[in-house]
Amino acid sequence: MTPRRRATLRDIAAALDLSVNTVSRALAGKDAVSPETRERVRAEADRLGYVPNTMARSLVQGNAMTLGLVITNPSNPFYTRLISAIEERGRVHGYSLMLMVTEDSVDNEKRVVDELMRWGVDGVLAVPVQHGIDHWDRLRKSGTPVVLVNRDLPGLDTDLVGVDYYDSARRATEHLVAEGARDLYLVEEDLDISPVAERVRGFRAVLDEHGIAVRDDHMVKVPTRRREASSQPWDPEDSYEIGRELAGRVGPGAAVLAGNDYFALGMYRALTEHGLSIPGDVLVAGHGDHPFAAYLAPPLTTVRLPAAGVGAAAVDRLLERMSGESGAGSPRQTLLPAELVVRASSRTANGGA
Amino acid sequence: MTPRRRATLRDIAAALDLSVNTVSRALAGKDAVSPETRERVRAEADRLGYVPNTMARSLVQGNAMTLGLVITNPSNPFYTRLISAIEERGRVHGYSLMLMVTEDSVDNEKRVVDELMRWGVDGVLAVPVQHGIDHWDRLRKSGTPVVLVNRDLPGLDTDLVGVDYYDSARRATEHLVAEGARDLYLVEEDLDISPVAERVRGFRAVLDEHGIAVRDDHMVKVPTRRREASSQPWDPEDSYEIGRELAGRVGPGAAVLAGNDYFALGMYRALTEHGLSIPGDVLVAGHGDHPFAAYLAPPLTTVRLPAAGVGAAAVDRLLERMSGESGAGSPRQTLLPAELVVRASSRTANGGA
DNA sequence: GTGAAAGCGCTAACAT
DNA sequence: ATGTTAGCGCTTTCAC
Repeated sequence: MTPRRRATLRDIAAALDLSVNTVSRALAGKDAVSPETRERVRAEADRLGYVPNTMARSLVQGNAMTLGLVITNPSNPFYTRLISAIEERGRVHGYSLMLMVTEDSVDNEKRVVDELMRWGVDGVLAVPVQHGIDHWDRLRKSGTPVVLVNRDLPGLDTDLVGVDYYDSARRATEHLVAEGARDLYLVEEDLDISPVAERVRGFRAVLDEHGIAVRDDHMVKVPTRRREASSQPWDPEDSYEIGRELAGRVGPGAAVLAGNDYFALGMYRALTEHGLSIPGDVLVAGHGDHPFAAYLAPPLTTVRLPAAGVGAAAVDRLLERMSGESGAGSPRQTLLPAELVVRASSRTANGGA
Repeated sequence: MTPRRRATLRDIAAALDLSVNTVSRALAGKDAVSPETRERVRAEADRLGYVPNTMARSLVQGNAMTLGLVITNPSNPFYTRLISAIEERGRVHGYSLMLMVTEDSVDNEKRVVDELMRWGVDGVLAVPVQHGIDHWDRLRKSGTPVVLVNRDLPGLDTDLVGVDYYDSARRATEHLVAEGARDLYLVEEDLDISPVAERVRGFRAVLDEHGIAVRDDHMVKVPTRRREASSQPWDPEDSYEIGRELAGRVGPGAAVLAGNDYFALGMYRALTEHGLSIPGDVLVAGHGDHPFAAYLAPPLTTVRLPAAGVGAAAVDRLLERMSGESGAGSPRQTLLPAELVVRASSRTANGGA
């Protein structure tokens, strides 16, 4: 509670009748200090409860030792794991994390990018909102490396570390087809972002290869209506409503692949309420392997996303860029593979391998 | 990509043949500047892409305009919503958020508190790891206000904003008893933290009042074994194992109250696998109202936690302390009420109100 | 081995 | 209305 002023190098110097400079070097562990002096300085620093002032140091050294993380929605379990991984990896390298949340609003994003610039963070990791390039461009032009995470931002010429959603959708779709599905639906959030686009591409590709028709109504878009800010990543309710409508028209060999497990969850209820059984009448698979997926009845087949891997790789890439080693290199895209976890919701008796 | 040096006040001043000071005042919108000068300065600042250096400003003004948030595990959906709420509320007041993750390790906590001190953040919000007071004490003695969030830390003389878990457990337990439960189990994580303790207290109180015996085996502790860091808040698997054992010994009028919905989820499987029906044979209720709760079969009765409210209230309390208005006041505890959401998992035909 | 001086970019006094 | 000086706390020359 004692609101006493923070001790500074000068306080220590004064107490010991040394120069500020010597104290600084002693504490920094530099060589040009006699062992005795160093000890005295250390002792006095302890006594005074000295804590170095990072901002002062950063100001003179010109680096903030801070990374900015711009994220759309920390309620999304995937991002949640990303945050942890990034925080951890950053800390290992001595970097603090400044967290900025955009709620998928470009206005917010502009604001937070600006703030990051003012702080002079050394690098930025970002899950970008879909539209709006200028502020990112400014940030990069100011000399701050930026690594995009999970979502691409066409038009911004920079690195990306994400998940190979094209492949994940392919694998899930292949699996469903192998289990006998012939009437397949892809349920995705109605957002124009790269993960969705990639999954759509993968889904279609597999069906094309198998000569299975893809009608427009096979591509189900769940309208995004963000409610109470960030309280939930996706609402099963939204896909539930879509699902009720869908339940009425699915044919034999029906299967639903959802872009996230919450949508799959909404489907569960819609389908079962309509008297359809999973996987008896409809196969269901999701994305994300959210904690509840394995514990649903039936357990949900889903794609496990390499969140920790993406986080770590993104930090590593950023640090590379910051160190300038590969600073000159052209932007690289790194897509980590996801893993299909097959559970009861997509297994038929007659099915697959 | 141009790694050109960031423009400073001095650059603007030089270009316009003004003093740095005038430029500073012009940009700050202070009165003592002629309108023309202000315009010229603004234009030049724009042209140069000037961005103020927050660290330099903070250094001279002595405030960082930054809040520290120390959290145990960002995967916990409750904390997730807390982060959003805190970030948002902080931003409204012009504060950036520095996020620190402890993974419930005291060692990590000491490290991050130290780092927060070095940054000289203006205030700290913290979900504390249970043991270890000294580093918090140092932080507060250094003049940084600290507000505990969700978990209390006995021995640390500071504010707390949290959830009234005593009351939430009481309400849930009352409800179960009203529905006819007579053999009640409380399933909690085996951690010595205040939320658990409070729920235990509430649970016992109600049973005592109803003259229902509470044997030791009614208090079920789920061993905490953190796996892959932060990938999950709690693992249904853990309570599943406990549940299998429990399923064998529940009597008539059995009910399970879980400290979180993930544990309830594990119970669902354990009980149904054992041939018990929910709510026919066993009533189940959870805590958290996690997104999946309403979509389970049967939908899970649970306690909805006021995460956004806690976050906002915590920031407000912190700002109060920072402004020193009530700085002198003694620590206050604010516990927000939670809301019981009754769903099918706890409703019997013969039951309740 | 130690100290004096300068400066990071900015704002706050105090001139003028 | 504008400029000068000083200083936030620290590190980096460069003397001694």
